[in-house]
Amino acid sequence: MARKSLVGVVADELLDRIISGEFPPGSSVPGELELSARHDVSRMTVREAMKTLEAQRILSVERGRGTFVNPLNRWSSLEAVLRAASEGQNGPAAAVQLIELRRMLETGACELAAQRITDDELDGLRNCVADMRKAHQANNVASFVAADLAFHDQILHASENVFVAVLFEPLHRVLEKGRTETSKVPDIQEHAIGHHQNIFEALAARDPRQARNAMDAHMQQTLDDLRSYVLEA
Amino acid sequence: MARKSLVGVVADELLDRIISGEFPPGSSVPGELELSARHDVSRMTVREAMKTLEAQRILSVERGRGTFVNPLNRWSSLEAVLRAASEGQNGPAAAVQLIELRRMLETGACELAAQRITDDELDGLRNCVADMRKAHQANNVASFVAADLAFHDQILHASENVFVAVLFEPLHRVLEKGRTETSKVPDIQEHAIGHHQNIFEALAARDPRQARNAMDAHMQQTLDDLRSYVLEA
DNA sequence: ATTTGTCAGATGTCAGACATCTTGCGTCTG
DNA sequence: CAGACGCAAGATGTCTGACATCTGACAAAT
Repeated sequence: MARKSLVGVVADELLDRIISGEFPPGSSVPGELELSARHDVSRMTVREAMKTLEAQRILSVERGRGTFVNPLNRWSSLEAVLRAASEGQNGPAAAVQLIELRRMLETGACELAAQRITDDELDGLRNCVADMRKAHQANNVASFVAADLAFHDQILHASENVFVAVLFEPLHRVLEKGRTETSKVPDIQEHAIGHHQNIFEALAARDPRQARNAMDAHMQQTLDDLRSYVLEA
Repeated sequence: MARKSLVGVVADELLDRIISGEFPPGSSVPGELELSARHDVSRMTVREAMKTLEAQRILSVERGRGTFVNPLNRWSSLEAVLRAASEGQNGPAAAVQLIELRRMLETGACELAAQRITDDELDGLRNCVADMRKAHQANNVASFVAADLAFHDQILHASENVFVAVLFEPLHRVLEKGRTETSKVPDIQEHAIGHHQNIFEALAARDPRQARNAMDAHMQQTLDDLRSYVLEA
């Protein structure tokens, strides 16, 4: 499944070589002709692969001079930075930093949502929590995770901030797997239900500070869960 | 200066047409041949322009079917989303949302930095505040803004979180102009110096909560400044 | 009615060519 | 000898035309 196009393959391999340190930031990557020979593709294919990396600000192309690797803090692709940061022994550290980032965005969005949430959205949240309870009693992990994600999505939407949603989207994909893992434990499910209930009540009261604190507690517990899993693995 | 390449022009124009609503999310954009005729460029140029938009998850290309516009919340380019959100009457609202986002990231980073900042980095912050004072007395707006930005950059770096830095970088560029405007007012400069001094002291005390509150107050003031400017304009 | 063949249209890839920009090196001049 | 000039090598930018492959729909055969 998902046979990748050649340009995708070339882009991935080149990014791998960059991340592995073969082409450190500031240095130049091989010319288009050399790369097309190495990967046995045409120059156009190499160019299109380069364009995708350039669009993510991983490469800077300078006409007549060559193509250069940007410093990591200029990259605009969370996924690429994640791949780079997860190299070697930094995997766990990167995971923790991701949770930290998620915590900033979710607590902030929750605080905003408390001031802007509509009654309809509150109803939606109430249903999400109810679904989580049902799924918990029915021992249905998939439904539980779905309701969990829907809850957070609803809050994100209620924050009425497009940019937060945009920044959060890539995180969503990355964190999805880990979430399904931790949610398998019944105890963690119960804790999560309690936290979500608290968040809901704070939002229903339209109290920004309380909403923020409730979400913060939830994030803190998620971080603790992750630490436990990383330690035991 | 900065004569853009053809593919940049084509990509910009196509993005403009998307943002203007000519191609709403879910719909398809014209085929490569049609676009190459419209813009009077070759098909390869159109393809490379498409590739840049695809890399930013603005477009989804499906072989044999066509190229489709993704919903706005899937876009991974803050700048593109900003352009889309600023259309029509939404300019001020988008600006406020940007500040809200910045607030989340900066307060979060500041809280983290309080736990991790080194003595050297504290010295750097002290120097930044001193530079702001000097620039204020010398009435040098450019130096003032530079020291201001350096201060925030230092905190971002001290947070030791790569992802926050990555997400913040595009914000940096967007907010730079507005910052130079508000910093022209002497009163605002004085307020800013006070806030930065408070932030520095909280970080020096390595007190996360206090650091967060200090940065939050600073962000709140920035938001108020912006509102005043938007109202009077 | 279901299957199969075919075709139009879209994207994917290739090859070769020419244009333009940057840089360094050699040469010509003062 | 120093500086200006010019030229060629190497890199990216663009164009042209062609062929390959995938998708979806319609028509023909079973």
